[in-house]
Amino acid sequence: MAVHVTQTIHRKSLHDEIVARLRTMIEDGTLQPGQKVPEQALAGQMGISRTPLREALKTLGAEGLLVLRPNRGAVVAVLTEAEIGELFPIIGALEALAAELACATASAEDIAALRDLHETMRAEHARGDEVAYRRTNRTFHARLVDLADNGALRDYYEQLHRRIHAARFILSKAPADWDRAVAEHERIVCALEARDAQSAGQLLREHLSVTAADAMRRALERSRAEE
Amino acid sequence: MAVHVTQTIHRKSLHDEIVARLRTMIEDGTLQPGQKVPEQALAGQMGISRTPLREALKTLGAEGLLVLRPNRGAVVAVLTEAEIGELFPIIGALEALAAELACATASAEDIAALRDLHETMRAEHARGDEVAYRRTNRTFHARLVDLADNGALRDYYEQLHRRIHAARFILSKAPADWDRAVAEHERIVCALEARDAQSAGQLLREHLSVTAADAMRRALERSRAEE
DNA sequence: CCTTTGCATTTTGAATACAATACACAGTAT
DNA sequence: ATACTGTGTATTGTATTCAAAATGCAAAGG
Repeated sequence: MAVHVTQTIHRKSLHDEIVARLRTMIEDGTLQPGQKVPEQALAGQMGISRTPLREALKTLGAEGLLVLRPNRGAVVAVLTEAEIGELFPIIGALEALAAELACATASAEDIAALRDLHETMRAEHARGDEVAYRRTNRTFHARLVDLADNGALRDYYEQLHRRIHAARFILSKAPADWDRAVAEHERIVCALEARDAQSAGQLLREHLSVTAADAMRRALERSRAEE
Repeated sequence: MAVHVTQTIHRKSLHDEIVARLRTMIEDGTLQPGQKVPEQALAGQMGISRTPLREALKTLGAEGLLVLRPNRGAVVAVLTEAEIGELFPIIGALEALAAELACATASAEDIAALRDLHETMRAEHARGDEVAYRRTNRTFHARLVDLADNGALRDYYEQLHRRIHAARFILSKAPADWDRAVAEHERIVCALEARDAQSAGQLLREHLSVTAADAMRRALERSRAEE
């Protein structure tokens, strides 16, 4: 008699566990850009030996979150302004592609859900709740990428997002920039509703390009202010 | 008196060495898609211990060239038709972006050099030398990406190219497809010469999309023929 | 006082040793 | 015969050990 088990036991491998934990530490700022990643200390804190930790460091290095300097240890990647300027167009191209694909693959309900998120953001914008807006905005863009139904695209998008986020380049918006972003979202959602892939892609490219320019300008102002 | 050394000694780290070597083995087919990567045997052949080899495997895993199955060893990634269908649009979007950027950054000489490559390909096409054409074609596209002057873009492009190449999805072209590819290259070069970023991007997207469709069709025919 | 050099210490890199898991195959029962 | 189970073997995963390189610091020299 065959016995059916409802749930398979899945022990997450230690490697994946360590990788996830290090990613989190970088994402939440426990490990700051430029900071050294001491192998012995970290392995000790995690209760593991250096071997699996080092393997995880290689993975994070390949993802661009760490810089592995031979014989000199790993460091949380520091992105120069130039490198940020390289990454933004790439993530823009990927999101544009996602929008184009989504026009073909997304269901009406999916797009409606995206509009809901947009309306939520509009409300958050209206009441000036930037923290909530940023969270919803991230969900909005992540959802859009999901709608493309392309796993590889999703992987690369998330990887890039983590790199940019780790560099602390997700900044508060100036009021005018914020207004414009909301207006652009409106047009993006409209293009998706119209299944206009060409426009959706173009709008996303422009939206990301503008967002990048705003972020770079704000970063510049911030660094000026520090002097 | 300060002594100036013309060239810094750089011993490539063992890790990088192993990674490069494994990449080559996958690229040239020494390691075939689906094949298992036995740690002990490989480490022995390379004259190293399993530790640095395993670290290299993690890197290749993060790049998508290997699939690391916990407790069950690494396998050279096998791309299903669906996964190939996911990767082609991504590489297309990246090349399109490269073309757009190149319109702004490339010098006239750079573009002229690209046209030379195109003319070379045209000659190779005329005399039916497919091997030479494929090699020049790869150079052409790689050069185009270089012209964008965006290091991160090049890294991601090369990574994707390696994944597709490793899956043995660079196929011989049908005559009609080949004719069309040459014609598309002509238009791409013209758009670059005219510094028409919008057109160049669009042409690249279409070119890659068509190339992908051709490749998928040829692969289907090939698998049919095997039965 | 600043730079350079030598040495002790720390940290990283690689090999080895050990443990845990998966695999192959033979034996057994149905 | 087939499917299950148990056992030995091979392979992967992790810890430990040893070697090599980098770092910090103090002493020597300009």
